[in-house]
Amino acid sequence: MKSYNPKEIEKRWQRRWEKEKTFSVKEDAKKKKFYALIEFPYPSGAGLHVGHPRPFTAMDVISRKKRMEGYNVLYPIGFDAFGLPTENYAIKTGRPPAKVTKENIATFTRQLKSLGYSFDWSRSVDTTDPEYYRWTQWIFLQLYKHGLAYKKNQPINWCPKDKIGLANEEVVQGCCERCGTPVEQRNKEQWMLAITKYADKLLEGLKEVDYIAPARIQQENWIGRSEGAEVQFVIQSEAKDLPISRSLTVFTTRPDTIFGATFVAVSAELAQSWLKVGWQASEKVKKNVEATLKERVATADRDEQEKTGVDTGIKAVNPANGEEIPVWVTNYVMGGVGTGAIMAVPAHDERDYEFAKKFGLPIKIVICAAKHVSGLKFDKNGTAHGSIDELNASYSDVYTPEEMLKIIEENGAEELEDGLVCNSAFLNGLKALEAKEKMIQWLEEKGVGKRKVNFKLRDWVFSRQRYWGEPLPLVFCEACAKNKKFESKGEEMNPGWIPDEKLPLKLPKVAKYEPTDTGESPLAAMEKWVNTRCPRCGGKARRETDTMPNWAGSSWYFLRYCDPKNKKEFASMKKLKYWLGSPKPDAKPGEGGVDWYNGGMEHTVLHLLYSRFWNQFLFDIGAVPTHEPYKKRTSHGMILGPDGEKMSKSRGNVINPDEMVEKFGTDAFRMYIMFMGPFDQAVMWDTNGLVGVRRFLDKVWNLQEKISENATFSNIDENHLQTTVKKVSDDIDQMKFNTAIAQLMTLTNHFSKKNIKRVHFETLLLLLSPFAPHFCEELWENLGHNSPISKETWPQYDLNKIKNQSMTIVVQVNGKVREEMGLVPEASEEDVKQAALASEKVQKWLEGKEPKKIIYVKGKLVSIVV
RNA sequence: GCGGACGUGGCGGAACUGGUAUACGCGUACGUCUCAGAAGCGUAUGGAGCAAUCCUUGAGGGUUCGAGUCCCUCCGUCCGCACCA
Repeated sequence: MKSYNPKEIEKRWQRRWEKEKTFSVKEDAKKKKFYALIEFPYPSGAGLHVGHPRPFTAMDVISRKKRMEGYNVLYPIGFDAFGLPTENYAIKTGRPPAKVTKENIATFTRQLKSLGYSFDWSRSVDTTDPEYYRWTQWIFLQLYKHGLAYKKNQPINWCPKDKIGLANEEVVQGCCERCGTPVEQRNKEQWMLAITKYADKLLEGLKEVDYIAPARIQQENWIGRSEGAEVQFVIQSEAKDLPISRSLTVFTTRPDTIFGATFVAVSAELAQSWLKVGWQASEKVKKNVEATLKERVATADRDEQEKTGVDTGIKAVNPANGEEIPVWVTNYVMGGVGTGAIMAVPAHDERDYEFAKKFGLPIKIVICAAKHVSGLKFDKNGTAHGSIDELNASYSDVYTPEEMLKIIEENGAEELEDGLVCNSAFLNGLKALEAKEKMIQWLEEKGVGKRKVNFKLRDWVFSRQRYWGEPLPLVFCEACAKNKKFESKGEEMNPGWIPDEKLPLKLPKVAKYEPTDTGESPLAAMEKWVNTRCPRCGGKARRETDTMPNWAGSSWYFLRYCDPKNKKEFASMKKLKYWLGSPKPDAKPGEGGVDWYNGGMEHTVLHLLYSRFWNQFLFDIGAVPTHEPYKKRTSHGMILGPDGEKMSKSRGNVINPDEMVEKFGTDAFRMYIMFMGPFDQAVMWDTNGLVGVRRFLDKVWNLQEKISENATFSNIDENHLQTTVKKVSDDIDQMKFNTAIAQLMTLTNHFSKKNIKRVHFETLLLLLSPFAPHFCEELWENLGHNSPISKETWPQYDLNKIKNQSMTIVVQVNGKVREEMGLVPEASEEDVKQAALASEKVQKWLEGKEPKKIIYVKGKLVSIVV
C-alpha cells in the first residue's frame, strides 16, 4: 500500500474538479437550491492570510454536505478590489492600480484553489471590472433618481494622513479606523445617501431574519431608535437678539419628568450657530463655546471628561408649569444628537445630576424609584444611603425620605418604569410610563410639543476624493441648471446623469494617484476627462470627480453572483428568484434571501447595514425579489498568533497558510482550522495541533489495510457508527465543527482496533469528505469507485439500529456516585431499583438505614436518598 | 456607564432540555521498534493519599435527591456602543 502523500493527490483532484467543472451550478427548477455566501476578500498584495480560510472552509464544509444531501448549491467567490491599500501602493510605486489588482487577484486565486474550495469559479466577480461597476453606477443612479442621493455641504470627518473623507461609521474614538490618525472636521461638498429614510425598515427587517444575536443587537444599537417628544421652551424677551427669538426645541425620551426640569442645556454647536447669525452673547459665553468645540475634536476618550458649561443669561419657560429656568451652554450635550438641546432633570439623569451638583443648580425629585433618585441608593433591606436632605433643600413639597421609601417599597419601584410620579401636578400618582403617554398628549393638545422618534443613524457620506473607486456617473451643466431642466433635489446645482446605455463610466488612466490637500480627487486634474458634453442639452459640462467608497461594490455583489455575465441587467429577475427566493411553498412575498451568510463581526455594522439598505431599496423599486438580502447570518472568531495576540507583521507572529499546506497538506490544514476550537470564538494557532490532525488522517489512511469482509460487526460497532453519523450531521449544521471532528476521531480510534467491513469504512469516508475532500476522493477511488465521492449521497442515521445489549445504570447515594451496574435494556423501573438496593456497595453506604426516597431516571441512573 | 459573550486539567477545549465532569487533540512519562535518532505503534495521564476514600468547573451563598449547567452577590477577561438626552 502506498502511504499518504497529500501533495500528489491534492493536485490531481484539484485538476480534475476544474476540468470536470464539478462545482459549477445552473439554475434547476427540479432541485432545491442552497445559496451559501462568504464575504469576498480584498486582494491585498500580501496574499492570503490564515484568517481567510476559517470562514471559507466552514462554508465549504456546509456546501459540500448540502450537495451530498441533494441541494443545488451556489457557493460563489469574487474580489472586493477597490480600496486604499492598492491605491497607496500605486502612489508609492507609480504602478497602475488596475494592473496591481489583476496580479493580486491571480495570487489569491491560486492560493484559494490550492485549498480545494468548492467555489463556482465560473461566477467569479471583480468589483473593479467595468462590466461589474457599470451596475454599481446604475444602482447609484437609481438611488439618485429616487431622491435618496443628494449633495450636501457639511462638516465631514477628514483624515489628514489618508487625505480622505470618512463616514461616521469609519471613525473610531475620534480617529481614522484605518490608520489611527486623529480625524479633523472639514467643510466639504459630499454626496450623501439617505439611509435614514430606511431607518425604520432596517430595524423592522431584523425581525424577519435569523442573525446571531450580537449581530442583530449591534445593528439595533447602531440604528438607535428612541421614542419621546420634542418640547418647545419659550424664550424670554431679554434674548431678543437670539435667532430663536420665540422658542427653543428640546428632545427628550422622558417627558414624564418634565416637572423636574431645572435648566435647559444646549450644545456648543447649537450656540455657535446662534452666534453666526447675530446672537449678542457675553465674551465669557463666546470663549466657552469656542473652547468646547476645540476640545470635541481633540478628545478621543470622553469617559473622563469633566463637565463644563456657562450660563447664557437667557431664561426659558417650562411649558408644563410655567417656571422660568436658565439656559446653559454645556459640553455634555452633543450637536448632532436630537435637537442639540435638552431639558435637564438632575434628579433622574446622572449627567444632569453631575452638572447640577457642580454648578449648584436645583435638583427636584419627580419620580419615586430606587434606582433613579440620584444621590440616593437603596440596599436590599430598603435602607436609603446618601443625602436626600441635600437634594430637596430647595423644594418643600417633595416627599420626605421616609415617605419616598414607603412608596418605593409598596410599589416595588426599583426601575424608573415602575416608579410613581410625584411633585408633578396632574401627573402625580401615575406610573412613569403612563405619565409619559399622558404628558405627550398634553403637549400636543396645548401645541407646545409633539411625539417624536429619534434615530442615532446618520445619512451615509458616499463620496471619496480618491482615484481607485467607482466614478460617480454624474455631469454638471450650468446651462441646464439655469434653465431648471433638472428637478431640484439638493441644495446646489443639480447634476444630470449619464444615461444607462452609456454606462459604465470608466475610470480614466491618470499619471499620478496622489490625493490633493485641497481635498479633490486626482481625477479633477484630468481636464480631458472632466470636461465633457451635457447628456441632456449637449452643451459644455463638467464631470463629478469624486468616487464611491469601497462599501459600494460589496453592497450588492451577492446579487451579481446569481447572473454574473448578464450584459442587459445587473441580474435577471428569473435567476434572482431562483437563488434568492424562498423555497418554502407558504412563503410570504418578499421572503427569502441568501440562505446562509457567514462573515466577520467587524462587518456587522457597516457592510451588513449598507447592503441591507441597498437591497431594501432595490426591492422597493421592483428590481430584486426579497426584502432582506440575507436570511441567516453567522460569524467566525479570529485566529490569533501562537502567542495569543492578534497576528501582525510587527509582532512577527504571522502564520503563512502556503507554508502549512506545503508541510502538512491542504486536507490536514483545513481540518485543523475546523478543529482548533469553537467556530465563533477567537482561537490561538498551535502548529502541534496541526500535527495531531495529520496523524489522524494517516490513521484513517491505514484503515484501508483492515478492510475485510469477514470482519465482525457487533451492536457496539453499530452504536459507534450510528452515533457518529448523527453527531457529525447535526454538528455541521450548527457549525460545531470541532466536536464533529472529535467524533470522527473517536470512530477511527474504535475502528483501528479491529478489522472492518468495507461499507463501514465508506460511511466514515463520506462523513469525513466535506472536511478532507481530496483525501477522501483518493481513498474512495482506491476502493474501486468510478464516480467521485462528492457526487455521493450523505449517510442517513437510524436510531433504531442502536441496540443496546446492556445498559449502564449509575447508582447515587445522597447525590454521590457509588455504583455502576450493567443491566438488560428491558429491565423495568422496579427491577432496576431492586438491583440497586441489592448491590453490595450500595448496601455499605446505606449503613442499614431505610431509603427515604428513590429516584429513577430511565436508562441512566438511580438516586437513593437516606 | 450601558449592552453582549465568557471563566472547566500543564495547554486548546468536550458535556443534549440539571443526571457518571475533564470527550477529542496537544503535551508529558514509560514501553516497543531501531546501530541510533525522528516518525510509528502500545499503555498511562485532574489533584491528594499505600489504601479505603476525599477534594476539584473564577470566589462565596441559595434552590434540588442531584448543579459546570438554574437563582443571588462578588471578582476577572474579551467584544460592541458611548455624555444618544
